[in-house]
Amino acid sequence: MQRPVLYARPNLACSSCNLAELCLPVDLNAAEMRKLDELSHSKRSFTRGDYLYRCGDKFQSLYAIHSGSFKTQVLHEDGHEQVTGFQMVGEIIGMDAISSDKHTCDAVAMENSEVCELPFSKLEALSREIPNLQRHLHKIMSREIVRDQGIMLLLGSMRAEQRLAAFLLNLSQRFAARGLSPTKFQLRMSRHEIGRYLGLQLETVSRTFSHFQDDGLISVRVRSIEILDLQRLQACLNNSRY
Amino acid sequence: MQRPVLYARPNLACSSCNLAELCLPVDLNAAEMRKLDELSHSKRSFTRGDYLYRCGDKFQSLYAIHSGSFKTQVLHEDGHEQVTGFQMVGEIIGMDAISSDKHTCDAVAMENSEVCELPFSKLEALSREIPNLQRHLHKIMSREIVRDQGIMLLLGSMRAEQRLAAFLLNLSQRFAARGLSPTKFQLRMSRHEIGRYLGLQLETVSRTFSHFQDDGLISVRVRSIEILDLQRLQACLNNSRY
DNA sequence: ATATCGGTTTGATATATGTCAAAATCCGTG
DNA sequence: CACGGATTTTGACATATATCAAACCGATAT
Repeated sequence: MQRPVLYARPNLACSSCNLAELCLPVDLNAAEMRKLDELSHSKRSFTRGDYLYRCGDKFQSLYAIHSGSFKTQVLHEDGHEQVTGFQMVGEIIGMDAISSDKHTCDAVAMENSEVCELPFSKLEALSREIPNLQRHLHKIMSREIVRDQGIMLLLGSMRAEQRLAAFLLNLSQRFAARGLSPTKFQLRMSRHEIGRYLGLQLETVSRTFSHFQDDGLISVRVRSIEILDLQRLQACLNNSRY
Repeated sequence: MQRPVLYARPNLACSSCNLAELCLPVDLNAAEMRKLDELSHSKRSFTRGDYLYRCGDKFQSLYAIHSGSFKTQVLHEDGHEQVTGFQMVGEIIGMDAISSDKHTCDAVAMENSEVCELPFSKLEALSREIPNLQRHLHKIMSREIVRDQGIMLLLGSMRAEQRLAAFLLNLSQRFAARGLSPTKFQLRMSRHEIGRYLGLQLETVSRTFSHFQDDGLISVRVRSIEILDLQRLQACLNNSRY
């Protein structure tokens, strides 16, 4: 079993699932850790295509991804979707639902995955007792807001090449933060899903991958990616059209 | 002085600025209200173009907009910007900064405006004491995440007409929630700013306004908007290309 | 090993929106 | 009230990306 070493941006510990070993825990003492342990009882398993929750579902819990990965998506009237994120091990999802007590997006497994359920009312009660946990929870929500800002920038003012460069560099960083290779990895999502995330058609995604390969920035064989020149990929991201 | 009547989505009360009268307060008893009153001491004034905070500024406080309006924007390397939102009376901004203790965007006044400062550590302390306030704070942050999802959908998969329709309908709702006319209002932002928000060039924004007018959906004279047919505008929003 | 099916790549063409430029309009200031 | 700079509108044209279509590839099942 793969075992991430260190997270650049640690999330909530999830001790009952032994996630405490995986996610660098918040700065808590032993007693506090124990209480956090008691928070999450159940671990659920999913295979590709399974829904963790659906838009409209009643809100009960946040979820810590223990293994595997998910995508979140919002649907428009006419059925077409926007992928709002790809989440991987150690990340927390479900925060959209707090505001209205209903989930406002779907969360779908992209591979065999496990999540720890974190009942939100218990989490709130505990974070009233433990200020460090409270602040941590706020940081996690704030981080989601910052992430969203970045995606708005991407969707609102970058061209296709910049978007894909940003996507690859983001994956690279997140793999690195989990002790995996920042330059060689397998994509868990299809060209269509990448397109729905980046606001592009799948053909444009495919073509842009090919351009990057022709330019020697990456080597790509379907879902196997190797980044050959991180610096130039970064330069591509920074080189806006305007 | 204009006096909003009721907010569909109440935000934090800001009693020291008499915002308690404006924003429907959280469900707090008198003692709790008093404590919340003591939270915010200072009210600051701004004129168009003034910065409430800048990207990189140290995080101290959230801000409740007491009068006027602001825009928030993120900047890319090459200097071009994405407007991430237009905020009006009763809304809370600054939550981006919690995650890293630094603001990750600029907040700029769009007209003469006043804000109440809400020192975040005090807000956290108080929300440990008052569960209703705690939940309210979480809802406000979650609502921001949901709002961002909507913008991603807009930027990632809508055409220019849908984007502008969504923009106008959103303004309409928010004015209505403040007891103002949902169909007749003044824009506070330039075509350029609307464009930076919607991921369009200002010329495209202008042309799309003209199309809407030609089609009898709205009447527009520069910054004066009248929505003539809310239903068809809504239909325009729902009529995706895909 | 072969067939099948979904996913991917590539090509040809269409189109929405961007870009550049000029005219029109608005608004604050002298 | 007129001036001047900023903003907005409109037009002509360019281009990035979407669309449509076909070939290709890789995994899974027969």
